[in-house]
Amino acid sequence: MYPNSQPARHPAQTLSLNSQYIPPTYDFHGYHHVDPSTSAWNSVYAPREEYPYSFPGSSPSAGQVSFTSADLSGTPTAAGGGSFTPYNFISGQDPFCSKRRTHESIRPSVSAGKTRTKDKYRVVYTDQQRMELEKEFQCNRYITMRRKTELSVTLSLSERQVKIWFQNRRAKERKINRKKLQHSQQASTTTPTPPVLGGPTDTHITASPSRNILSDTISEKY
DNA sequence: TTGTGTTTTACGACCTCC
DNA sequence: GGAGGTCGTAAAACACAA
Repeated sequence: MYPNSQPARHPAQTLSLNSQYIPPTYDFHGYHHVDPSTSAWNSVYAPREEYPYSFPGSSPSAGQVSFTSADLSGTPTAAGGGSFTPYNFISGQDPFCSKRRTHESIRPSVSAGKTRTKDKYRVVYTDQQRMELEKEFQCNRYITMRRKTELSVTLSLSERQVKIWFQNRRAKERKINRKKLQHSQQASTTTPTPPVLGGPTDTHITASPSRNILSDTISEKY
Protein backbone atom coordinates (compact mmCIF):
# COMPACT_ATOMS: atom_id res chain seq x y z
CA MET A 1 0.00 0.00 0.00
CA TYR A 2 2.80 2.30 0.75
CA PRO A 3 5.32 1.55 -1.86
CA ASN A 4 7.24 4.58 -0.84
CA SER A 5 6.94 4.45 2.84
CA GLN A 6 10.63 4.08 3.06
CA PRO A 7 12.14 7.47 3.36
CA ALA A 8 14.86 8.52 1.03
CA ARG A 9 18.06 6.97 2.12
CA HIS A 10 21.40 8.51 2.40
CA PRO A 11 24.10 6.02 3.00
CA ALA A 12 25.88 8.24 5.43
CA GLN A 13 22.73 8.59 7.42
CA THR A 14 21.70 5.03 7.80
CA LEU A 15 21.15 3.80 11.26
CA SER A 16 21.23 0.26 12.34
CA LEU A 17 18.37 -0.55 14.56
CA ASN A 18 17.52 -4.00 15.58
CA SER A 19 14.38 -4.94 13.81
CA GLN A 20 13.28 -6.49 17.04
CA TYR A 21 13.33 -3.16 18.67
CA ILE A 22 13.07 -3.45 22.37
CA PRO A 23 11.67 -0.39 23.99
CA PRO A 24 13.98 1.22 26.41
CA THR A 25 12.91 1.21 29.95
CA TYR A 26 13.08 4.93 30.24
CA ASP A 27 11.60 6.59 33.18
CA PHE A 28 9.64 9.67 32.27
CA HIS A 29 8.52 10.49 35.73
CA GLY A 30 10.33 13.73 35.44
CA TYR A 31 8.10 15.37 32.91
CA HIS A 32 4.76 13.73 32.71
CA HIS A 33 1.88 14.11 34.98
CA VAL A 34 -0.90 12.56 33.02
CA ASP A 35 -2.02 9.13 33.90
CA PRO A 36 -3.06 7.54 30.64
CA SER A 37 -5.49 5.38 32.44
CA THR A 38 -7.34 8.42 33.61
CA SER A 39 -7.34 10.37 30.40
CA ALA A 40 -10.88 11.31 29.67
CA TRP A 41 -10.77 9.91 26.21
CA ASN A 42 -8.30 7.19 26.76
CA SER A 43 -9.66 4.40 24.73
CA VAL A 44 -10.58 1.15 26.25
CA TYR A 45 -10.40 -0.51 22.93
CA ALA A 46 -10.89 -4.17 23.02
CA PRO A 47 -7.57 -5.50 21.86
CA ARG A 48 -7.58 -6.71 18.35
CA GLU A 49 -5.32 -9.43 17.20
CA GLU A 50 -1.87 -8.17 16.75
CA TYR A 51 -0.95 -7.71 13.16
CA PRO A 52 1.19 -10.69 12.39
CA TYR A 53 3.71 -8.89 10.35
CA SER A 54 6.42 -6.44 10.54
CA PHE A 55 6.01 -3.74 8.00
CA PRO A 56 8.32 -4.93 5.31
CA GLY A 57 9.09 -1.58 3.91
CA SER A 58 10.58 -0.50 7.11
CA SER A 59 13.08 -3.27 7.16
CA PRO A 60 14.01 -4.32 3.70
CA SER A 61 17.31 -5.32 5.11
CA ALA A 62 16.12 -6.35 8.49
CA GLY A 63 16.55 -3.38 10.62
CA GLN A 64 18.38 -0.96 8.47
CA VAL A 65 16.66 2.21 9.39
CA SER A 66 17.55 5.59 8.19
CA PHE A 67 16.59 9.04 9.16
CA THR A 68 16.69 12.11 7.09
CA SER A 69 16.21 15.63 8.07
CA ALA A 70 13.02 15.51 6.10
CA ASP A 71 11.80 12.65 8.20
CA LEU A 72 12.44 14.62 11.26
CA SER A 73 11.32 17.90 9.97
CA GLY A 74 9.10 18.31 12.91
CA THR A 75 12.04 17.80 15.08
CA PRO A 76 14.15 20.28 13.40
CA THR A 77 17.55 19.19 14.13
CA ALA A 78 18.15 15.67 13.30
CA ALA A 79 21.55 16.95 14.02
CA GLY A 80 24.35 15.68 11.93
CA GLY A 81 22.15 14.47 9.14
CA GLY A 82 19.70 12.46 11.07
CA SER A 83 21.29 9.44 12.57
CA PHE A 84 20.14 8.88 16.04
CA THR A 85 22.59 9.13 18.74
CA PRO A 86 21.64 7.45 21.96
CA TYR A 87 19.57 9.75 23.98
CA ASN A 88 20.45 10.20 27.54
CA PHE A 89 17.17 10.69 29.29
CA ILE A 90 18.87 11.35 32.52
CA SER A 91 21.05 14.15 31.32
CA GLY A 92 18.40 15.44 29.00
CA GLN A 93 20.68 15.43 26.01
CA ASP A 94 19.09 14.24 22.89
CA PRO A 95 19.65 14.42 19.17
CA PHE A 96 16.60 16.56 18.78
CA CYS A 97 18.06 19.52 20.48
CA SER A 98 17.16 22.40 18.27
CA LYS A 99 15.98 25.92 18.05
CA ARG A 100 12.63 24.59 18.93
CA ARG A 101 13.99 23.35 22.15
CA THR A 102 14.56 26.88 23.17
CA HIS A 103 10.83 27.09 23.51
CA GLU A 104 10.76 24.32 25.98
CA SER A 105 10.09 26.76 28.73
CA ILE A 106 6.84 27.84 27.23
CA ARG A 107 5.51 24.38 26.81
CA PRO A 108 2.72 23.42 29.09
CA SER A 109 3.90 21.82 32.22
CA VAL A 110 1.46 19.08 31.55
CA SER A 111 3.05 17.83 28.42
CA ALA A 112 0.33 15.65 27.04
CA GLY A 113 -3.17 14.42 27.41
CA LYS A 114 -5.21 17.46 26.50
CA THR A 115 -7.42 17.90 23.55
CA ARG A 116 -9.05 20.77 21.79
CA THR A 117 -12.10 20.16 23.92
CA LYS A 118 -10.15 21.06 26.99
CA ASP A 119 -8.22 24.05 28.07
CA LYS A 120 -5.59 23.59 25.37
CA TYR A 121 -6.32 23.03 21.75
CA ARG A 122 -3.37 20.74 21.45
CA VAL A 123 -0.22 19.98 23.28
CA VAL A 124 3.29 19.83 21.98
CA TYR A 125 4.90 16.53 22.55
CA THR A 126 8.25 16.52 24.17
CA ASP A 127 11.31 15.67 22.17
CA GLN A 128 11.64 12.43 24.05
CA GLN A 129 8.12 11.46 23.12
CA ARG A 130 8.65 12.35 19.51
CA MET A 131 11.94 10.54 19.34
CA GLU A 132 10.52 7.33 20.72
CA LEU A 133 7.53 7.53 18.43
CA GLU A 134 9.80 8.20 15.49
CA LYS A 135 12.01 5.28 16.35
CA GLU A 136 9.03 3.01 16.52
CA PHE A 137 7.78 4.41 13.24
CA GLN A 138 11.07 3.63 11.57
CA CYS A 139 10.75 0.06 12.75
CA ASN A 140 7.11 -0.33 11.84
CA ARG A 141 4.89 2.03 9.92
CA TYR A 142 1.93 0.44 11.61
CA ILE A 143 2.04 0.05 15.31
CA THR A 144 0.77 -3.11 16.89
CA MET A 145 -1.69 -3.16 19.71
CA ARG A 146 0.98 -4.35 22.04
CA ARG A 147 3.51 -1.71 21.09
CA LYS A 148 0.86 0.96 21.22
CA THR A 149 0.05 0.01 24.76
CA GLU A 150 3.71 -0.12 25.69
CA LEU A 151 4.45 3.23 24.14
CA SER A 152 1.44 4.86 25.71
CA VAL A 153 2.67 3.77 29.09
CA THR A 154 6.28 4.58 28.42
CA LEU A 155 5.60 8.00 26.97
CA SER A 156 2.64 8.84 29.16
CA LEU A 157 0.43 9.32 26.18
CA SER A 158 -2.92 7.76 25.69
CA GLU A 159 -3.21 4.93 23.24
CA ARG A 160 -5.36 7.18 21.16
CA GLN A 161 -2.61 9.76 21.00
CA VAL A 162 -0.14 7.13 19.89
CA LYS A 163 -2.53 5.88 17.25
CA ILE A 164 -3.21 9.37 15.94
CA TRP A 165 0.46 10.20 15.95
CA PHE A 166 1.13 7.22 13.70
CA GLN A 167 -1.72 8.23 11.44
CA ASN A 168 -0.37 11.72 11.15
CA ARG A 169 3.13 10.44 10.66
CA ARG A 170 2.06 8.22 7.79
CA ALA A 171 0.22 11.15 6.28
CA LYS A 172 3.34 13.21 6.55
CA GLU A 173 5.36 10.56 4.83
CA ARG A 174 2.85 10.29 2.03
CA LYS A 175 2.96 14.03 1.63
CA ILE A 176 6.74 13.98 1.44
CA ASN A 177 6.67 11.18 -1.06
CA ARG A 178 4.17 13.00 -3.20
CA LYS A 179 6.43 16.01 -3.26
CA LYS A 180 9.39 13.86 -4.16
CA LEU A 181 7.40 12.23 -6.90
CA GLN A 182 6.31 15.55 -8.26
CA HIS A 183 9.84 16.81 -8.27
CA SER A 184 11.14 13.70 -9.95
CA GLN A 185 8.42 13.91 -12.55
CA GLN A 186 9.17 17.53 -13.20
CA ALA A 187 12.81 16.71 -13.46
CA SER A 188 12.10 13.87 -15.82
CA THR A 189 10.14 16.14 -18.10
CA THR A 190 13.03 18.52 -18.34
CA THR A 191 15.90 16.08 -18.15
CA PRO A 192 14.72 12.58 -18.92
CA THR A 193 16.44 10.36 -16.42
CA PRO A 194 15.40 6.94 -15.18
CA PRO A 195 13.70 6.82 -11.78
CA VAL A 196 15.90 6.20 -8.82
CA LEU A 197 15.51 2.91 -7.03
CA GLY A 198 14.30 3.26 -3.52
CA GLY A 199 12.86 6.60 -4.26
CA PRO A 200 9.27 7.65 -4.00
CA THR A 201 8.29 5.35 -6.79
CA ASP A 202 9.74 2.32 -5.16
CA THR A 203 6.94 -0.16 -4.74
CA HIS A 204 8.39 -2.85 -2.57
CA ILE A 205 6.36 -2.05 0.48
CA THR A 206 3.28 -4.03 1.17
CA ALA A 207 -0.14 -2.95 2.07
CA SER A 208 -1.45 -1.84 5.35
CA PRO A 209 -2.99 -4.33 7.71
CA SER A 210 -6.23 -5.85 6.57
CA ARG A 211 -6.82 -3.34 3.89
CA ASN A 212 -6.71 -4.05 0.20
CA ILE A 213 -9.31 -2.19 -1.71
CA LEU A 214 -8.53 1.16 -0.32
CA SER A 215 -4.91 0.32 -0.50
CA ASP A 216 -5.16 -0.18 -4.20
CA THR A 217 -6.79 3.13 -4.72
CA ILE A 218 -4.22 4.89 -2.64
CA SER A 219 -1.29 3.09 -4.14
CA GLU A 220 -2.19 4.58 -7.44
CA LYS A 221 -1.12 7.87 -6.11
CA TYR A 222 2.40 6.71 -5.81
C1' DT B 1 7.66 43.04 16.23
C1' DT B 2 4.89 41.38 12.58
C1' DG B 3 3.27 38.93 8.68
C1' DT B 4 3.37 34.68 6.44
C1' DG B 5 4.25 29.98 5.49
C1' DT B 6 5.02 25.37 7.47
C1' DT B 7 4.61 21.75 10.88
C1' DT B 8 2.35 19.48 14.54
C1' DT B 9 -1.74 17.63 17.31
C1' DA B 10 -6.40 16.40 17.09
C1' DC B 11 -10.69 15.45 15.18
C1' DG B 12 -14.72 14.20 11.97
C1' DA B 13 -16.27 11.88 7.90
C1' DC B 14 -16.08 7.90 5.55
C1' DC B 15 -14.10 3.48 4.44
C1' DT B 16 -12.90 -1.67 5.06
C1' DC B 17 -12.33 -5.63 7.88
C1' DC B 18 -13.54 -8.96 11.39
C1' DG C 1 -20.87 -2.53 15.58
C1' DG C 2 -16.35 -1.50 16.83
C1' DA C 3 -11.67 -1.19 15.54
C1' DG C 4 -8.30 1.26 12.88
C1' DG C 5 -7.28 2.92 8.13
C1' DT C 6 -7.04 7.43 4.95
C1' DC C 7 -8.26 12.10 3.83
C1' DG C 8 -9.22 16.75 4.78
C1' DT C 9 -9.12 20.30 7.92
C1' DA C 10 -8.75 23.41 12.28
C1' DA C 11 -5.87 25.69 15.11
C1' DA C 12 -1.72 26.02 18.00
C1' DA C 13 3.20 26.04 17.69
C1' DC C 14 6.97 27.22 15.23
C1' DA C 15 10.42 29.26 11.66
C1' DC C 16 11.89 32.98 9.25
C1' DA C 17 12.13 36.92 6.25
C1' DA C 18 11.10 41.83 6.06
